[in-house]
Amino acid sequence: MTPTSSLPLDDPPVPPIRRRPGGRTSRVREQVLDAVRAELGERGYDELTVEAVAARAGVHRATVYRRWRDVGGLLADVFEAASEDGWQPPDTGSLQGDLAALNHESQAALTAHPPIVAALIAASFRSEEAARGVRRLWEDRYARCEVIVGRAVLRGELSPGTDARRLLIAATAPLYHQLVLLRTPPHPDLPDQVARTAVLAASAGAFTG
Amino acid sequence: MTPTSSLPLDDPPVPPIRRRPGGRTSRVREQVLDAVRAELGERGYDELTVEAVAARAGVHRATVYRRWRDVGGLLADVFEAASEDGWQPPDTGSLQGDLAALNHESQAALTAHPPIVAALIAASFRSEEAARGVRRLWEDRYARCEVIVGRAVLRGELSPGTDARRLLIAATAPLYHQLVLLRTPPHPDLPDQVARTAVLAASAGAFTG
DNA sequence: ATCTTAAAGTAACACTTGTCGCATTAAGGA
DNA sequence: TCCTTAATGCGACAAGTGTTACTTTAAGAT
Repeated sequence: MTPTSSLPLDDPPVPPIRRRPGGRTSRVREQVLDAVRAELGERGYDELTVEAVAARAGVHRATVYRRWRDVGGLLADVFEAASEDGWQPPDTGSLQGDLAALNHESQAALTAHPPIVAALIAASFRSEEAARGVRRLWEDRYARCEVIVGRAVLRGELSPGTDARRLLIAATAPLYHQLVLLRTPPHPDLPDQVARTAVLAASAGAFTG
Repeated sequence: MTPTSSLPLDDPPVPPIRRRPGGRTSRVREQVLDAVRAELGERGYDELTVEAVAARAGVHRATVYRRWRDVGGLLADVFEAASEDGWQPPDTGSLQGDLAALNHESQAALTAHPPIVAALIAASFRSEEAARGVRRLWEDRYARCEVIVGRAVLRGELSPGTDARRLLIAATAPLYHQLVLLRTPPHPDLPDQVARTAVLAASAGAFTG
């Protein structure tokens, strides 16, 4: 019944429970997600607790545990709420432009305040809910961005048969590696640099065959 | 007095405490680090706790908290103990060979059992001790590997003026990104593929100027 | 308007994490 | 051998995380 729940596997079919997504349920979610953003913004990921979120949202912590399970589930839901906006990959007219714009967006998301994406990634190492949320994030983003490679092929910038996923990973991985794993400070030139490197590798045949 | 302790900042100078690194202190460390490896191997990172390590090591948990502070401190110390072995970067005779060998080592480390490196990275998102350990890991490894780029320049495979650090990051980031952040299963071809992409980018001038 | 019941609140409970003052053990210098 | 004291053990305590059975509120169908 929580937003992140899924049907249990191998259960015998039972009459479906009638859910009540009306007024109070929806209002509680809004209050809780607002509280998560506020707590994250003011106190950071390390001090984000179910107790603090519940208190600020004005709901009981048992309610939060019941619907979201843990801090990771909260972050996954905040991220999901922020993503329900029909995002489309950049379309600048060139492969390098598209990849650079994508990387600028990723760097902005990773360094945003409150740090929702950064917190979700951090939480994914300790919460199954957050790990599931991050998995959906990557799968969705990489799938949607394959159109960047498709357009480049149509423009003749890439040969048909280019492995889109491998190119996209090469074009984004150094950014994530530096900002998330190495924890180096963001640099305005980093997104362009990483995009340019991937384009040079692609032109040299790195992602074909 | 714990292995990972550092001098507090801005303290007035005081007579140095005389430490006693003899028999019991050293034996306790050995027992505790063995317990960490055993617990990690048998129960995984998610169930690694100070309580479980202390019990298995036969020491009091107050001792573990006093010396290592948290699970992250334990993992950092285990990693440090494993690294005191004079590791040198691969030297295969070619840039691509060196980078591929390096990536094979990294993939082996990330998928090893017990998963010390994977656990340390995961812990780095919740423990300052682990974050410090991971920072040292990256700094040390990237610094030591710059010799790979130096040798390639001497062989004429790369132009002088190549940014070694940027090349090394491009040559390793996609591996870490996929294994750690995307959590895709390791593939035997991945290390070579990522190395080859970086070499093609380098030959195309991605890391000069 | 009434009835059924999903969703939330309550508060007590259980468990885990982490700390601390004092006691004991043993490292190391004289 | 003796003395000082760093390191460890003890066990009590505090705080936080997470759960649960029962009660209350309100969503939604009739």
